[in-house]
Amino acid sequence: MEYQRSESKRAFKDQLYEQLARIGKALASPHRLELLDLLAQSERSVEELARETTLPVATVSQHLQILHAARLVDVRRRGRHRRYRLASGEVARLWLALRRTGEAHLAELEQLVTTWLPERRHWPALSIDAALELLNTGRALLLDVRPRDEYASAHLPQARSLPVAELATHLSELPRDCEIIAYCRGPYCVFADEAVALLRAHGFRAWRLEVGVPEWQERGLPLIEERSDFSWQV
Amino acid sequence: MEYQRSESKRAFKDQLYEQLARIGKALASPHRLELLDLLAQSERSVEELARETTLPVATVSQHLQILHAARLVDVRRRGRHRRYRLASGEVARLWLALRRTGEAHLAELEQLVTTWLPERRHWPALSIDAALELLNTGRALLLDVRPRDEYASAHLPQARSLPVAELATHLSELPRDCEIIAYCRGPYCVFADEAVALLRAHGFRAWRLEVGVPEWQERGLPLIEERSDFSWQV
DNA sequence: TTGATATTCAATAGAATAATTGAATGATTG
DNA sequence: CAATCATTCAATTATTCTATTGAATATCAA
Repeated sequence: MEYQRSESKRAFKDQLYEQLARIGKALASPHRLELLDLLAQSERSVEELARETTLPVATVSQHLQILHAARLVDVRRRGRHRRYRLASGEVARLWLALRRTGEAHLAELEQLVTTWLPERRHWPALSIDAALELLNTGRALLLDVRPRDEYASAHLPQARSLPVAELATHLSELPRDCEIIAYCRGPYCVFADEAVALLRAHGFRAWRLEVGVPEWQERGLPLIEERSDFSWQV
Repeated sequence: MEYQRSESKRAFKDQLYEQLARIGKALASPHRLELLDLLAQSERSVEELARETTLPVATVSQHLQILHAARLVDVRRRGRHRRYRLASGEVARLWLALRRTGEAHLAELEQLVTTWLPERRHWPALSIDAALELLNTGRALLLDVRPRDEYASAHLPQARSLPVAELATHLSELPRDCEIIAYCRGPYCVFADEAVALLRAHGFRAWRLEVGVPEWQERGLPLIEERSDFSWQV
């Protein structure tokens, strides 16, 4: 009877970990992680995801279905597109936890950054707290240098949208009497690096914020979010 | 040149996500998740893990090496055993984030609990806050009903060790004039359920704490931890 | 040294996963 | 209703992952 009981405990555990492994398996492909990373910025159509990842549309579709089967993403129709998004903030937290675990333990990650983004040595990135200090005392302007639709989906409270691609043509509108803080998708996105490089080349006092929208939200700080009720209409 | 630049960006991203996928792949097996779950309680030898998971030792060893290659676990020799443990609290947070994502989105998980642990309907589990309230006002006794070595590795500040297997023979030592709160490995562990059932059958006022040590620690609350400097000696 | 013990290694077969291609579906627009 | 477009499906192949077995290695104790 004690034996029977532990037999059935085993069956319970087997089923429990098998269910949780559905999520683990969904995280087991670099392409799917890239998709999650993009979706953490804003919802997107299959086509948009294919363009950004340089993968065939059919491949992206299949990966999205795997993510959907693990309930990590949601789909909705809009027009003739299907728009995928993270199932919840819980999924964003999972992705951030995975990334942080990598940062903590995979030396190769650090190596990648020093190899590919060597200019980061020059100027330190601002932490959330440092940025808030500057912003709350009016000593800095905050720029969201991501594409406009990501800004529309969700952005930091005091941010102005100025995609890095348009930055060069709008330099004259920027102030020279305060700091300029640029943020993008997060620590592995280069938009803010490029923005800071360009701004500094033109004599501005520019800094990169080390985080993006998902990390900001995870900290419990407020965001300006698109009314998704509206965005799903049409 | 713009083309070249985006080509090299792609190479960077490919390498980035490939590195992070090392961690995702490590999470892609139910057995490895069970190993992480056990290691979140306390370090263990290969043999102990094999016994608890009812897997062949060689299989456990191989899974541990996969976890080690992804830097999720550490090994050290002690005597003629090798003791594995989580690489850091970051890994515990990752595991908890994965589990929570499952709880949020996998209906099958909830179904499993109602099927296998139907007695949970009878009495609600205590939240951390509810338990702290009772404990700080001296109205409850806290029991750690896990095996003794897990208690030794780390336990909640006010807890007394009384493994569920020994509970029946120590009933006379327990107070009848206050609440008794039992905790175990966490929400999917049955030790506390069994303890509460036994205690209630004998007229005690017993409750299950809904969390275990990893969740307690994640909340930033203090633990009593074994001096690992000592434990590695010998 | 020898023997016992804990763990890892190596080889294998079977299962699951991934990418690719082209065709099919299904909704929207004209 | 036909044409268009976004997405999915189906079938294939190549690859990777998993579990199992028995042998090998390394450490400790006698």
